[in-house]
Amino acid sequence: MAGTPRGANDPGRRDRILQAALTVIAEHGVHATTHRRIAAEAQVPLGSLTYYFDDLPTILREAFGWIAARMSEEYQAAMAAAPDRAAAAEAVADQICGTDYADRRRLVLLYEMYSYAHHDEAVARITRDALHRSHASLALHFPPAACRAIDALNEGWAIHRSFDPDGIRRDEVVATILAVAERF
Amino acid sequence: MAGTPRGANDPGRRDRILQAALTVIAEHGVHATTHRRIAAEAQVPLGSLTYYFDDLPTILREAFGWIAARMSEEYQAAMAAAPDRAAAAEAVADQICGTDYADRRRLVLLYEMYSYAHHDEAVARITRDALHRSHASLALHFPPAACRAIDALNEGWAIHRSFDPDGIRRDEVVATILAVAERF
Amino acid sequence: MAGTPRGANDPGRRDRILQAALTVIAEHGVHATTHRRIAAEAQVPLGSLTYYFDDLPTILREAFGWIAARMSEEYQAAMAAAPDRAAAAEAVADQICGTDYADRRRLVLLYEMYSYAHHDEAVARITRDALHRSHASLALHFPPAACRAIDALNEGWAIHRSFDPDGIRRDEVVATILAVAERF
Amino acid sequence: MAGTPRGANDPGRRDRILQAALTVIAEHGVHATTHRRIAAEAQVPLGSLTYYFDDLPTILREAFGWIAARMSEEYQAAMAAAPDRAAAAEAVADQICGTDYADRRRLVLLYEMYSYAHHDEAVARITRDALHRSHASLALHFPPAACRAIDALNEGWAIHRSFDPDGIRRDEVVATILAVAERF
DNA sequence: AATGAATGAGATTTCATTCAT
DNA sequence: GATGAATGAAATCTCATTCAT
Repeated sequence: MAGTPRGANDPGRRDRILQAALTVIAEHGVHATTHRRIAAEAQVPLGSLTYYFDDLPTILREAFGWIAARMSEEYQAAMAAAPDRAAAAEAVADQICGTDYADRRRLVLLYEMYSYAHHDEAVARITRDALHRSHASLALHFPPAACRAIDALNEGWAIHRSFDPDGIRRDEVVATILAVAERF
Repeated sequence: MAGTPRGANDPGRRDRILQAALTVIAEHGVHATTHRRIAAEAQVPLGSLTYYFDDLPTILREAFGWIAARMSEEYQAAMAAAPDRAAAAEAVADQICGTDYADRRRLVLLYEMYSYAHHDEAVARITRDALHRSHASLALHFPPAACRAIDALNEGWAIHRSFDPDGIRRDEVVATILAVAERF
Repeated sequence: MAGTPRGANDPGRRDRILQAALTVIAEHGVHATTHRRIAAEAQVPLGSLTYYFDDLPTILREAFGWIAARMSEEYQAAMAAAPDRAAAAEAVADQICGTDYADRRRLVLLYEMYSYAHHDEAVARITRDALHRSHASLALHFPPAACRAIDALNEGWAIHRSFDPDGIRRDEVVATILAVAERF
Repeated sequence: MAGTPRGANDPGRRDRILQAALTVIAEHGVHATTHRRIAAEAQVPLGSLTYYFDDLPTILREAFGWIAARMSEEYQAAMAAAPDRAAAAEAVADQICGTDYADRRRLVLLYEMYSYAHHDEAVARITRDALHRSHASLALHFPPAACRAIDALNEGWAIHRSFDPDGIRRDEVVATILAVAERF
């Protein structure tokens, strides 16, 4: 009937649950993301999930919100750090052509977010916000119409790379970005 | 005495189930797609789903296979019908800038397929195949490097449009495609 | 993942679940009536409860509806069988003064129904209907105002008897009923 | 360093919890009465409920004990204040025919208590005690056998009124009480 | 060939209760 | 004395799947 509290407060627990949720989403997909799996991944008791979050959609919303904010910050930092347009084009290409585990995970999470957003208005808002932020970061270096095209290339190449990892050549990416930038 | 067949012969039923599955996926997402909802949408008895299909992943695979084939065919037809590069660019722009209900539904299904593909190898194959076909269709009019960029623009603009329906101008789309085509 | 059906259909199962629900309600009260207890009492798997009934309130509604109908029928039969007013008064007294297990069970269920009815409109309707039927049965032998008083005595003595089984004398009951009948 | 008391001294809190419990019981029924709802209604922290009361049944027992005592006192006061039998009959009728919100609430609580009492011996004792007290109050004006009948009428009419608010006429109530009183 | 009945597993959620502070 | 954090148990309900017919 009763629970045995672990005693001390565990201040990082809420965040750990969110990180675990992202891991489960990345590994199994939103469609297979359950309380149980998240709890196992976070190594917390099942009951603590609903103690911290009302329900599963709430967990998903907070998890997607967290990762979207992180990604926007990183993108913004990369753009702000680029001294000129050529460097910015290189930074965009870095983003697109990354191939390590973290990049793969980020990409899968992004597509989970896009598809889930079509069925959850709160996540749709988060997604829109992230797209606007990435647009604003690009605008530090490129004219508006070019930003729209580069954004699209960004997303689109990501998809292609996730299904065909070797189908994209870095020099082509940079060349295309610069071609678009010059056109507008 | 003898087992009386419970229902009439219904040759289109298998297809109706697949169509219903796509409708449920588009409206609720893969994460909320269940036998029961599909059966209700298709107006067939629950038991008939497992009679025609081994299990739910099989239904998803066949449904995504069906829609991917349709989309590849349409894209191929549109490219084949374009007399020259300019007309092909216009056809691509049509695809990107469509705004009616069918376009919206197709877009949502596409993103459901992309995200599900990351967790199901059979759907990953279907997706890769579709990407290759669309690439081949573009190749009727554009050089290889341009095809890769236009493909990316295609996917990327679709995402942006699905979250910001008015954020894309058709003339920009055409101009970008032609700029890329000339660059390579 | 899968269930092992018992094979043959079990046509009485729905009713058995309802009977089991009444037994659990009588023994533990509505506040302690759970799917699990009903399933155990009915000796059916847990899943079959939600196969036959949408949710727990639905089970309670059907169970109370069943017992209320039975009680109305019995009362009506007893009244219809009484040749005259004196016999009717005796029949009412029988009802009030019964002391066996079945009477006790019926009484407890009645009070569970009354209290639950205040929180569930469907059960309130069932209760009102039962009260009207018992009124109509009495009206075969007594004038309207007397019926209202006898109805009240009926309910009221039942409560007292359920808390103080020996506090009521049968001759007093009959005498009171007849006194009321003569008064109006 | 030292344990800081988390809240102010709040001497009325124990009572407020009991009042809140009665409100929750009246509004939702015993079957839906939980620590959480009571705490919310009383606007006290969840933990304080188990600080003041061992468990939920204890809260219910004290709450029912409180309301039963109040109701007995009021009834006793009304009977003691009546100068003669006719006035006493009027006072009983007042009790039965009251229609305001407080009367409704009291009635619902009474039926919750009756039904819960069948499953909790402590509440059964409280109920029996209340019934004896009301009997003793009536005995100030009526002979024993009449008291038993009037008690029954009291309870029975209350039920009928709670399901059919306009089904009872005050003059009939008084007339019946007096008829019964004269009979014995 | 086709399906309604049935079920076990598990998903979500609620909840009484405990304990460190 | 008082409480927020925490948890295990269990309650409700959903669901994919199976099988007799």
